[in-house]
Amino acid sequence: MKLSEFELDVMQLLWQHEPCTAMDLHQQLSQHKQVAYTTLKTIIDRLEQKGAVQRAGQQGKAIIYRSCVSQNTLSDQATPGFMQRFFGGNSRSLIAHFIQQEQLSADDITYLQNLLKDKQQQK
Amino acid sequence: MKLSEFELDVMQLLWQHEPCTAMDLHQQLSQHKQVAYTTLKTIIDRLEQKGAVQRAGQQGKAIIYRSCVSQNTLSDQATPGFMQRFFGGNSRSLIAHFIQQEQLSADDITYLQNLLKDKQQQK
DNA sequence: AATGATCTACTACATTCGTAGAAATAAAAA
DNA sequence: TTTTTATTTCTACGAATGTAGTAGATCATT
Repeated sequence: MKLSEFELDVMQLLWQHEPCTAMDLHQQLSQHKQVAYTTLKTIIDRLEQKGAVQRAGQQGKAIIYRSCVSQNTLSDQATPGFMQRFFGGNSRSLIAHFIQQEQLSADDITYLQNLLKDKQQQK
Repeated sequence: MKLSEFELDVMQLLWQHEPCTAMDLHQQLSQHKQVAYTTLKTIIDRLEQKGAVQRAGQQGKAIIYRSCVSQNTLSDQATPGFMQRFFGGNSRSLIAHFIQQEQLSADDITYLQNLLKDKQQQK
């Protein structure tokens, strides 16, 4: 399933707030981006077309939506292309990039170290 | 600078082979994807318009191109959006995802462990 | 039941993207 | 120097994207 950037932004909000109405999502979205309600609604309609969200009831005249795909499913699909296009397919340099560029708490670091240890063990 | 997927694929090849001609790139590209030469050339023209590549001489009638932006610059720009859209802005879960999903050599693992150790030290 | 408010459904439009043919041009060959 | 051939330039077009207005439906209120 291929979603556009804007569509993904809306999925992000939906994952965080579902089940919810288009109004709810517009409310949330408005905190970051100034966009008409009908614009947001068009995106939801397209997401429904694509089978990424579905109706889960009504609330007055408003439709309640929820997602049909998990964040995980979508990131699994997007990951290889991203890695190829921005890191020449080299996972090590990608991971290195993120470790160096992003802020990580002491906790995060320990967690990731353990993951690496596990990975090492599996060999 | 915002490049499309196909444009990025071409940049990827250019980074690996520059300086080179459109023909060279088409040759390379053809190993993975069946596409007309003029299509590839259109992409290069657009990349030139966007200032991502520039002319660096001729070879007969053919133009020699080279990149004006590094892979690093582009990945720095793309990274925050990707992390936000697919991992809800959580760098830890992104890194975890890649550690778990991708193949890493023993060497890679050691390397990344050292990076984490450095990161820990910096605190 | 009529009116007003709210939400959905439909339509529209400029821009970007992937795709490539046709025309023009310049180099190489005859 | 004319012809052939390799390249570039220009033009085109359907699909997807971001954006939003308008019309229609539905619920609440008088």
